[in-house]
Amino acid sequence: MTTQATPRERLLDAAGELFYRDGVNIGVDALCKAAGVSKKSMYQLFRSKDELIAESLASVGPGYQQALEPGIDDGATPRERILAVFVKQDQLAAGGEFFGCPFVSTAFELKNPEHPGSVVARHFKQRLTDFFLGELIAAGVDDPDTLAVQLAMTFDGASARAVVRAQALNGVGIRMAEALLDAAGVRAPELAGQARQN
Amino acid sequence: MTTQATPRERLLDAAGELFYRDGVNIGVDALCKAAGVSKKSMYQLFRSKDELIAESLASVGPGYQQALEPGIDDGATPRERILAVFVKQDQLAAGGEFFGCPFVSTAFELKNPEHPGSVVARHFKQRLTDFFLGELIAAGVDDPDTLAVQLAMTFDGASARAVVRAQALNGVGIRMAEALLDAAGVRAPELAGQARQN
DNA sequence: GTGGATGGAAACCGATCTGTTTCCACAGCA
DNA sequence: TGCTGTGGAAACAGATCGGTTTCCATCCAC
Repeated sequence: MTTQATPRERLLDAAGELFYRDGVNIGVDALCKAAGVSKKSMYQLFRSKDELIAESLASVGPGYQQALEPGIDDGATPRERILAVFVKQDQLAAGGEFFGCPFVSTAFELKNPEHPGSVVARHFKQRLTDFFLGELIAAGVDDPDTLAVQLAMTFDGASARAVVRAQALNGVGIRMAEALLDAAGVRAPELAGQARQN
Repeated sequence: MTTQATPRERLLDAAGELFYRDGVNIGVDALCKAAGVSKKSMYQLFRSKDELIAESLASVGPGYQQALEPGIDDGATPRERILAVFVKQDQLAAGGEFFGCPFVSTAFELKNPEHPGSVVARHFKQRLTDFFLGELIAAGVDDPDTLAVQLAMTFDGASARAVVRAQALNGVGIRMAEALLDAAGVRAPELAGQARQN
């Protein structure tokens, strides 16, 4: 049954998928039809289409994070936990229906940085950077802030590459993240000592 | 006089700017009005809006390349010539009206990788990668293909960062490119020997 | 001049856009 | 049995979409 969830949940789910797959210019009619919700209901649940864009983006955010980032303490090293993000991205880009990071995609489409959807995109992009930062601090690197930003840029660069080329990444993102971590001396624990003396 | 150039040129110019600034979903009416060209003329110069998207993207391509890449032989080292691209990008992102790399932006918006505009985007993105590749081969690095792709991804990652954050890059792209070049041992000539023995 | 090509202005087409409204089916509750 | 609130179906509004067409002004070749 499609009608298990509330209209609001159905709308957010459908919006999260259709805005991502077809772009934010998809019509409200098509959206409501996909959600099995009337436009009347939509417009009394959300003030405008723009608000729905923002709220649906905010609603997919946590799930997207959870899909990318490993759990809080899985016993892995910071390096492994960071690389896990890029492995997951590589898998997503290899499957069909990949249109890049939804936050970057939406920000590109909206153009206006003050659009509520752009604000949400900015927020979640910062959260990924913060995840990298936390791991890098735990790894004790020299300049964790710079490297966290570089890893986030690697993530978005890989996503853009997959979109523009319409191809799988075949590990280019993973290897680039590894190269950055290598250069910063972030190795697996048993290799850390050896790495330091290079 | 706006009417100096031919209708075709005026259309391509206006399309190049408006598709970039407002997105490819801008209407044909607004576009023709900005170009000072009737829709009738537009539709006898271009088969469809989609074709205009592709042709305008192809027409801005060379100028965009020329703005980014240094001239053929300016006497600079490969490292300097590569970094010049990122310096230029940094300047573009610092000025107003920056919406990221037009090819990446259009590819994200179009979604469909078979759209003629997506094909053009792919082509020019490959040309930037090829520019990096040529310089890296000249510099004699070990794995020029991998590094060229990484530099292209850095370029797109920096562009995405500027768009999502709606802020200047403040050199983060430049420094990341430098880090990659450093790690590959691409130094200015007088330092090359010293780099090798590390 | 005159004929033909160029090209802009604008009406027009059917479809779709965001957003509003009306109407009705059907809950749960008194 | 009635009352109220939720929510879907669908008509509606005015604007705009991509695309076509008609009409007319201009300009260049002859």
